[in-house]
Amino acid sequence: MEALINHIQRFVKLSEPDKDLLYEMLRSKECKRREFLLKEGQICHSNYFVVKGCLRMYYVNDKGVEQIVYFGIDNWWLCDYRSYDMQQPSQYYIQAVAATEVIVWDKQKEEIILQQIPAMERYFRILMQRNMAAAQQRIKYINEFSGTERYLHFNEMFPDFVQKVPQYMLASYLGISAEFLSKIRAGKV
Amino acid sequence: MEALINHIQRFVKLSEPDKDLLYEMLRSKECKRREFLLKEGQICHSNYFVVKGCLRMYYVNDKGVEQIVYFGIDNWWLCDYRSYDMQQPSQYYIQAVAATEVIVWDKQKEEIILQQIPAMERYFRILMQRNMAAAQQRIKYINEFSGTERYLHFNEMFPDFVQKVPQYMLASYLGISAEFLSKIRAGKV
DNA sequence: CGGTCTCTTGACGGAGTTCAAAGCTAGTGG
DNA sequence: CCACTAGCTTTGAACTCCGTCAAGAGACCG
Repeated sequence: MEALINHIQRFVKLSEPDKDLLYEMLRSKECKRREFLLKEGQICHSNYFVVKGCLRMYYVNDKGVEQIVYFGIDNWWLCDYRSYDMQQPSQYYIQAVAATEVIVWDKQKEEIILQQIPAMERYFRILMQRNMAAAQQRIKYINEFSGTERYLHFNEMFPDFVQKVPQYMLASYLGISAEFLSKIRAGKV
Repeated sequence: MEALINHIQRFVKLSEPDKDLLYEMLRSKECKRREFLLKEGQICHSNYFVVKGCLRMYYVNDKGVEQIVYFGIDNWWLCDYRSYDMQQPSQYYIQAVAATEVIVWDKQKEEIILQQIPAMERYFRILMQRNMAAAQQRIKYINEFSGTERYLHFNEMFPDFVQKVPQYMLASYLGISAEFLSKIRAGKV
């Protein structure tokens, strides 16, 4: 829980009563490898803050293939915002890639917290704006670079992360086939 | 300016003094066709709310080709958030596709407004969260559908918009070549 | 009308997919 | 702690979607 409080305080100030309220309203959860936090068809009732470990958010396309949209790693929030905001059934799965510790932000308690702690409204505004910047950048990468270039670039940016997740998940995230990624790595391309 | 006030009030309540402050701090701007609001290398000092018309945000790739990342249409905000937040030079151009009326939100005045009107913090938090939902959906589309499918889908969703922008811009936004889009339309694919 | 944008068409090539099969690795239960 | 099996990675061949290039035909604006 300290991890989240620290993260929040990188952007806004929290009083002691604010922190007490957060401790009261939020809960920590240990996820086992392959445990699901959300499945297709369910409504996404929570936003998850990853303290340690790795989550993936993916959907299954019409050919039955898993397509990863996001990874959630240390100090990131992960959520199907469409489902969360509109309270609609989700198209996605959220699953722990490895054993993962998350902090659960329940939608049910959202309004209470935001009313009590206006700073949290600001925290999420700033955070969402940064997420938007990242999403814009992501779309740019997808258009600008070939699959090969995307892998090389990703590998350069997150060398340690590449080691930790299965290659086929990385391929899925990068929008290329696992076979092709294997060939890139072998230098056969 | 009413357009923006109305849009804000769809999400949060504004008092009369709040509105007065917004009238004072924001300014309206008429953009001519092809007028630039931002160019590559400049710092993005403003967020633009499109009242009427159409903006495009694009970059020029290493082959000198314009790649459109976003369109901004009625009641949407458009901004290079990366440049805006970090006050870094932008990689993008923002240009009016047609004559366009925008409301300019200057970063310089951001803190003043947000401190005076906490509801605006909430407004942008909600809005950014919706933008994130849209960005997630966009990435899903890019992975899930072929160029042909993306066009057909877009055409179905925004039939009127498709009529209004040049085809080569639409092709760029959809991530396909103008030639290929032409062939899709001709049914030669 | 003249020139600059914009759209169309066809031929060719290449990046990446799909399928199939085999080799490797690691987790789990006996 | 070993063996077995499911999960993961590698390889190659055939194929496909779509980009690139080039050239021409409209269309719009001054």
